[in-house]
Amino acid sequence: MSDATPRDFIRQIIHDDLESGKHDRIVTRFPPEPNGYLHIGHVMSICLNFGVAEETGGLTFLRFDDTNPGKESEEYVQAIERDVKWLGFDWEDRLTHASDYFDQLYAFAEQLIETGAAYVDSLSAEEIREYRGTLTEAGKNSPYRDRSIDENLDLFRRMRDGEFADGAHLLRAKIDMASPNMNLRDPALYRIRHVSHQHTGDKWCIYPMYDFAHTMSDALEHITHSLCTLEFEDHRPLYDWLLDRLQPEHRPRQIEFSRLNLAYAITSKRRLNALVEDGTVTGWDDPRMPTIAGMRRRGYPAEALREFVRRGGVTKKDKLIEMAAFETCVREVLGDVAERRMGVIHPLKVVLTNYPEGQVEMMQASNHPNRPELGERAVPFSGELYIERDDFMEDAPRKFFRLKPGGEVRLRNGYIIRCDEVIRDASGEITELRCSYDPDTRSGTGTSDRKVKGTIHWVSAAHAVPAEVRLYDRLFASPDPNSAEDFMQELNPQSLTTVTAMLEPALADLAVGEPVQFERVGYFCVDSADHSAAKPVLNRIITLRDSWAKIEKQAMA
RNA sequence: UGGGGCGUAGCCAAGUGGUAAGGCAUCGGGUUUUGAUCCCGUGUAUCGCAGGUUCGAAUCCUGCCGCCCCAGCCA
Repeated sequence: MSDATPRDFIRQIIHDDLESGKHDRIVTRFPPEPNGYLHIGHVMSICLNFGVAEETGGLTFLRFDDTNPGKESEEYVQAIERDVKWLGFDWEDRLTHASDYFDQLYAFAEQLIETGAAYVDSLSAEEIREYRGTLTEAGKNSPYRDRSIDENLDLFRRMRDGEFADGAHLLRAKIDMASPNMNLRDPALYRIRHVSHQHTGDKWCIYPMYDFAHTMSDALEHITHSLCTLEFEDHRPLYDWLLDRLQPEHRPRQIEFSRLNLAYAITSKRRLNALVEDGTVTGWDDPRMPTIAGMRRRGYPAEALREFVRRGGVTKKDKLIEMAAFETCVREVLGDVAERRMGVIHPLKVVLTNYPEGQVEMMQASNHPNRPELGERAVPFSGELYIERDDFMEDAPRKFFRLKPGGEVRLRNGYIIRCDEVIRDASGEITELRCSYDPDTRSGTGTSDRKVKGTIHWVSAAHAVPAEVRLYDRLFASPDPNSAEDFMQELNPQSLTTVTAMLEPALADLAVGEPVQFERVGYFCVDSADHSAAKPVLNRIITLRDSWAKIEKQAMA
């Protein structure tokens, strides 16, 4: 499906660096912090980092940026590995952690101290904030800024050895407290944190900060291009400052691109976590979540996610991409791979009054109209069927091509039927339609060449497999919940509707990960968490495009 | 009000001085036993605004406006 990958500004830089001989081979990295699940925004970073390496015969590391113990966990690292793999990328033996480099990082820190480029500060957190100044006022130097190298080294070693409590001291880079760039006002390099780490246990009680750990990990892994999002643009001067002071053998280059935001979705780990915590959704993998885990469970194909970010491109402009762009990718992939079946989501009983009592016919149905190689299947047909409630209308407008009193429709892969009588219950609700069929109109074999405007799907009542089907709608009611004051107020109360559907028998043994199309309705898959043969549970991945809905809408207006 | 970015049609996005690709959406139409798919066609884009340079500018210069990010011992 993807044509040649477009050459964006990053691929252009990489191409030039290869061409000029600056690098023989490019090395990238995808560096998530294991403090939450990956979401649609990360998909772009993953595809970019692994993508440019794949395209140029380079290498990519999956590196866990685990420098903040206490907020990170093994559950998240496993989820991240699973998600990256599912997306279709392979890091081979290049799975690393920033914590793998703690010894080397520590040595780099001492080197900074020895060259007078870093010092141990003993101000409190609040004091440091005060000394930092504001966006428009310069900060001022800490009274500890001019400690001797020996004193700094001694203090830093004692920090490492656990002699001080959390917050007592802080290793800072000595740059410029008056810099207009806040990141250069003597940024923190190492803080004391008496917490055990998921990987290094209690070996350390001081942990490196992001800027320091990230920059030097990149250098240690010989990363050539460190691709990150726009909010780190202000950090690049610090990134380069560290490389200038420490002069590692390999010098990486940081390049920033804009994040991808999807309309009607949220991509903030904090907010996603809030939805999980308060039970708004059933978990990080709730099929309504924009997490990779949620989208996988929902049934969105990995290829659709990759194609979606590919189409979006890589730029520096803030994007808020419409849902429709994503949904088109999903439908394109599914339309091609999903076999066709019949399933009735909102059943309405139809009795064929002139159909031979007790007769059952097996109707041949194509598994995919555009791919005959996928073969056919037999679907049982009988005198009692279910059709979709929406496919019958009592006071139908002229352009309604489906069933109406006295009107005719074709039953897909079956016969043409006419609606003779509408049966209601005491409350006036329609409970059944009495129809007659024309035996001469059987699909494929009928001798009649009668044409009717509409074709609807059906399931034989006696053979139907009842199933719980979860119908999803967007989680948020507004297009930009990310920038809403209170995103919880933007939730769509109709994001999940559960119905009991009637499915054709072939659907009884649908496997996990195998999407199908219910003709005229949408794409569905078995729910990987809740489904069982005894109690089937399916998810609606996405509806089919529905131009009738548009016509109806226009008629209303 | 300091610094760093970004501004091409409703949403994305090519374009790097020679007179505005493409995708999605929209709106028409054709095919169709899925109102799906598929196929055609459909956009006066004052290239944020205003000046300037040039034979010629979305592309260069100047000024202005708008939006995003930065004051964690988070990443």
